[in-house]
Amino acid sequence: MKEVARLAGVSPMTVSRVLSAPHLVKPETLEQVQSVIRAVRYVPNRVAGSLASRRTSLVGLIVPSLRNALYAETIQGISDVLQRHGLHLMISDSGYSLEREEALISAYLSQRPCGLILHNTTHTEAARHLLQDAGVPCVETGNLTTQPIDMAVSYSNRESGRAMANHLLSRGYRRFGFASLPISDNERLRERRDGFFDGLRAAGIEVDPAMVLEVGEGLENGSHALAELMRRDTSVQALFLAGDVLAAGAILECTRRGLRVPGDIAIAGSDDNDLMQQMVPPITTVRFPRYRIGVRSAELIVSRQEDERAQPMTEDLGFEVVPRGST
Amino acid sequence: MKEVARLAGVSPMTVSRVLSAPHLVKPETLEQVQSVIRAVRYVPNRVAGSLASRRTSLVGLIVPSLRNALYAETIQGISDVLQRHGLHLMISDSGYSLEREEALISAYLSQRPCGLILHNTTHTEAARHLLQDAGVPCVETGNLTTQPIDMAVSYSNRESGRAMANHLLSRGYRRFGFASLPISDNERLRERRDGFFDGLRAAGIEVDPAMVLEVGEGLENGSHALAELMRRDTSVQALFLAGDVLAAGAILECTRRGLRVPGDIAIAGSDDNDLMQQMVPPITTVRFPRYRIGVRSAELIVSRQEDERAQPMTEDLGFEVVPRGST
DNA sequence: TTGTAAGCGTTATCAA
DNA sequence: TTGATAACGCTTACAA
Repeated sequence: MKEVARLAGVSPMTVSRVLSAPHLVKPETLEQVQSVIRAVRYVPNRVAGSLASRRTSLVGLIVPSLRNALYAETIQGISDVLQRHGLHLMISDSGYSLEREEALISAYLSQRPCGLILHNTTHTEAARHLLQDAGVPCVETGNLTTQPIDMAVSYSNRESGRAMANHLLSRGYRRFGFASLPISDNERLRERRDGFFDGLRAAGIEVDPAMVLEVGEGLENGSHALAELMRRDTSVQALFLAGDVLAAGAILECTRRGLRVPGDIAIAGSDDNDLMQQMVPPITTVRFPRYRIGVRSAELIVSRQEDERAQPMTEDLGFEVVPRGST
Repeated sequence: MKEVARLAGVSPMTVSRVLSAPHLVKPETLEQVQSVIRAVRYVPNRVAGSLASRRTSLVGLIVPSLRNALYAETIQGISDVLQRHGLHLMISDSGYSLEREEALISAYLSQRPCGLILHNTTHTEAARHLLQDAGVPCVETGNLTTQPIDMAVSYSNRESGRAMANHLLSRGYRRFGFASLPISDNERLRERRDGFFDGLRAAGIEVDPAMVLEVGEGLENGSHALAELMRRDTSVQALFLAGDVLAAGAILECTRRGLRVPGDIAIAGSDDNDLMQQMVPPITTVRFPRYRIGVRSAELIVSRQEDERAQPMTEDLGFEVVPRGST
């Protein structure tokens, strides 16, 4: 910057203004400095800038898994908003571990980000302290929480489970099975499951614990889940496969076995995506506004930049049961 | 840091050493300082650290799209390696636009990253200049290039197209169709297509230009592609749907239409994933080592940190045709 | 509209 | 093994 200033015959401060507040600079000076910048291909050093101004343009995001296509929508939403505001996204995955999340939060805070987005609402004690002390705008997503650390943007997993129970009951099913990814350290799935059971219980139906399964990620585990649950109870009528692409895997397994869906067995999933829509038959699911959640999360952080006194808050973006051919 | 130093009765420099080179500190001093750090919950400021040391822990990654599940594997590979080395990943998407890529490169360079990874090999002139001048380690992936800016880690799209042509020819098909995402600004798909045509031409077969389609992202566009290509030539025998999940969409459309695969029409895809594997029938594809590519890209950047004099290089990680039921 | 001076919170370097 | 000093390359605050 000094060098640019020297070549342009101005002070470094004027160069700084050309870059960050060009409207404060006389047009001729502006032109002059900009031409030097282009000539020497000056690339400003935002590290120094951040230190001096005490703010960075970094937003940190921690998701449970980067592999999972689930998060792609939310990430895209965040990225779209940040990019418009000249902010950058740092991203990592906690591997569904709260300890790793804590370590990542700590590492991110060292970078003095202007905001943090966490895709879960349960954290270690230490992590909560770190966040509270840091005073960095923080958005929790993935589940509604009554006690956000700072802000929360989500939908109610519990209500979504209940809604799916009601949908299946309304179609006349009475014998159920349930499968999901592992539930420990994953309050989102736990709530979805508990909501589902709540809904059934309200109709006087209990789910046999033997008909509740935890499986790994991926289509093939959906297939396994179907196989296993049908083995355990041959008269089961409807399965709710909460999470990821498990339901699609189950449908594919039905196709392979020549089972009619929903004639022989009804299948419902959660997280609507084009896979759910295009399967034969298309799958009944709960649709979560994932892209919107990314957008709103980023917007809340951006608005905190521009207006320090924004309040802690929780935003419920809702969900929607999408009835399709599979139930 | 000053405050920690004061409370621990040492100089700030000693605190700095406790954090970044603890082995240089006398054990008792170490213990003493660490206890103060814990007590006051000191969070070091890496912005200041980066400015002073002239290096950050940030690696930038630019992919064409964050939505596309394709990149998830590579991102996970990069992230896994970086996390082990205490580095952080900044990520954004260029929306398949070279101009936006250039703007992002420029913005990233301002952050003085310790490395940059680009998921393409064609760039604007200005972007190449920026990267060359910056002297930041840079890995290009997604396609083999003879002229890497710095380093390249990939597989040959062209060879993969040729290999798929040979596979389909070996199964006796003679009338072909091809569909992919839009090809302009996407040298990866262009090469895959050109390789495919090369392979066919070597067997004396030309593909009718009317049987070459460009479609949008997503399963449903695979369905559209199938519908359209079969409409244009009812006697077509085999389709190569290069990219993304198009092939799966085509298979689902066949199921809906009651077409036998490969009896009525053979379908091949590229980019192996569990969707390809689990479809009925499972889809013949080309498998690219996406996770490995992420891992190697990150490793090259890490090794540049530790050993400045690493050389420019291109690494070919190969690919594999996976024959399955759909052809 | 532009410039001066004083940091921002660390680390490199060298000395003790 | 520890400390003093001088950067690192910008921006803030204020003055001109």
